[in-house]
Amino acid sequence: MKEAKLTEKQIYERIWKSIAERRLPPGTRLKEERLCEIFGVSRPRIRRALDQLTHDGLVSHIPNRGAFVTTPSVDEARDVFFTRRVVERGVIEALQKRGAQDKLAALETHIAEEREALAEGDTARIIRLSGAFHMLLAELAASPHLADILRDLVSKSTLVTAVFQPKCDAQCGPDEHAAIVAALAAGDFDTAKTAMDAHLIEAERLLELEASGDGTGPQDDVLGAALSKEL
Amino acid sequence: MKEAKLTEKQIYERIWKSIAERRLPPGTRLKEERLCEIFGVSRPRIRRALDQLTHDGLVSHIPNRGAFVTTPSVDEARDVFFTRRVVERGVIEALQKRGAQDKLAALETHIAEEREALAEGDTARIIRLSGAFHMLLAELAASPHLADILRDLVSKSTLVTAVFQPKCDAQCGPDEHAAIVAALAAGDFDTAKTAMDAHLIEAERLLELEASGDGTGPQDDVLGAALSKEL
DNA sequence: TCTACAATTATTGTTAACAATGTTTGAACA
DNA sequence: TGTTCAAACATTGTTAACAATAATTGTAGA
Repeated sequence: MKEAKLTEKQIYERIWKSIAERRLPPGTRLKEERLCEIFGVSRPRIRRALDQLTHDGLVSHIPNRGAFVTTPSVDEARDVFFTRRVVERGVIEALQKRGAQDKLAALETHIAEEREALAEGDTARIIRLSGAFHMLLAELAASPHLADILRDLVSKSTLVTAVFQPKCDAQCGPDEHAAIVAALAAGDFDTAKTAMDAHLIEAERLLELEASGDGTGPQDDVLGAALSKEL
Repeated sequence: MKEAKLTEKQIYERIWKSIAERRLPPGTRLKEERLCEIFGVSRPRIRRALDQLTHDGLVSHIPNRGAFVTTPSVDEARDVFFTRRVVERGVIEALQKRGAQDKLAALETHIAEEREALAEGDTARIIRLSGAFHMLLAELAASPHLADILRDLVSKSTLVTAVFQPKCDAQCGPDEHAAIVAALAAGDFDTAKTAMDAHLIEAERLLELEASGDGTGPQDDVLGAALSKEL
């Protein structure tokens, strides 16, 4: 059962994934000691992982208080989606440059999975797959920097939707993703860009950005539940 | 003389600046102990700063070997400039959205400084100001995410030019910057985008990306010199 | 009964000592 | 004389103990 010593990168990845897939909602306190128990490592290791997440903006660190999953503000929400439009347009351009015809099958498969999750009403899986679609696109684009950037933005989007879209868990619809892929398959990259832009604008529109921003902050022991069985 | 305890963020900033302004060239070894002496803090603090820089891609960390200023590859160089084109186009769109007329004076002043540095042949200052122009633009755009992203990209660009443009320190010419600002002043954002794109393509063209990538790696005590008097 | 102050407790931040790993230098052998 | 192996050194990686700060709770006074 000994897990051969988790490296800080693995810890970082696992916490990141838990946040990105919304098992660790905004406001959740990330107590160092508790994380030590969960991962079976000592505090400095945890500390380094949390530092990285703080640097990414996913975690907010208050001196002498501790680390919390960031609760995005309205301005931040708007900026995240604006930046995503800029970046994801670039992703499509990168796909155009390198020719994307070869890897379309993977995208089709992914969308099929999304439809399946939607049909089953598996919320957690829907959230995961919605983000993964955009990441998959970025990886196919073969631009490491764009992929890195988008990775951050997608995870922040998850926090944003968690705060500003509390009820409707609809997220990205598979149909809108399909429209983008269809345009790519047709080699019509301008249409693909337009579809992507529309998709992101729609996602932003679904948010309740006029709202007060209630700042919900659960503090229960979601930590163990979220991080223990994160696939 | 006591410097009131440098926080890890300050250390990060100072090392970052030294790399971005090319006082710490690619391949430079960043020995923890030496950095401790320079900043007068203990190792864990240095460690955290180096971790952040590693996460940014500015520093490469080899296990049990230490940290080095990253030496970018040809592929990385191309990707950096491609990504910059995507992002900086976004910056101009953001300027368009919020109306950029109010802060043009700052840009004009900046360009004047660039011309001055160029006339004096002050290479270090030219490098600093070239990067700062693009950052200034991003800050005026009022998109924290774009600014953050561009910050990383600009510093990586510095590394790229250090490796692939060894002789000609020309960097960005003030005239090309002026062209962008002129378009912004005229409210012609499409032209501004075109000018920015051309500017970045020109910068990439000046690189010798066909070359072998010699991987120069000075190991002398540039550390003290670079970090002690970094303004 | 409510408020303010103080003491305790819990948590983070820091430092120092220790262990493990990789590198370099020297010597011995081919 | 060149090459290989071994030992010593230097540097990073880890752990554990300690100090400082902030929050909370309880008590006393109004």
